Amino acid sequence: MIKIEIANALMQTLPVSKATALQVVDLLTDRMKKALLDGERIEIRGFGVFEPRPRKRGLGRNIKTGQSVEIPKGKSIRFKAGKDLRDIEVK
Amino acid sequence: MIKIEIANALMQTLPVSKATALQVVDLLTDRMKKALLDGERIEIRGFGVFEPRPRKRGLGRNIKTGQSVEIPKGKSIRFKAGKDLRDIEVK
DNA sequence: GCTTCCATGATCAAAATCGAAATCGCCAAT
DNA sequence: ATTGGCGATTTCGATTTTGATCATGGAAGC
Repeated sequence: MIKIEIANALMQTLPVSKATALQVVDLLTDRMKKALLDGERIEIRGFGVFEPRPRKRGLGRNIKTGQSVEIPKGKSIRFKAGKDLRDIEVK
Repeated sequence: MIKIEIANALMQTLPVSKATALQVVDLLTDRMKKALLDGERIEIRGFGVFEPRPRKRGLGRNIKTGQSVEIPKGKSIRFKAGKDLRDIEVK
């Protein structure tokens, strides 16, 4: 599923143009990105939680040289699936 | 950031009622949930990728008894942050 | 705005994943 | 059709993940 498909889903339910639907998707992802970059946590019950968290590991590896590489301090975004997405049965 | 705040962001940019804005958010999360539950991968460039993946581990723990608990086979949803969200500087 | 309801956080241990690097093919987005 | 983001690849060890249970605070309704 890609952006256009999400926009299509929106069009099928609400009376909006494709252009508007795409604007909506872009707007929401943009706002969420900004919030996460700002260190804010995003919680949408039933869907999941996005959470910026400090990166604790500090060692990586250079695939070419095989050398250990220092992983600079930073943060990573973690997504925790909500209840509805957690218990997925194997088909 | 919670659902209402996302809806507000939508209202601030597009001429929609709060009710409609909330509908939009619910609709999108619902569609995305369905896609993921259906085993579909969701890729939004610049934001991130949601991917259902088989759960490989089969052991959990009962917090009360401390006993190991068999975890039935299943899937879990993994979110991989896109480029814009990946390298977050430490403030 | 306030209240109710229910999803989420914490906890345990151990196995699995992540993280970085550089590069190319593939595909999402425009 | 063009652009450039994303997956995969390798290695190794520290971090994370994973479910059950209860209390709590966030989400939703009035």
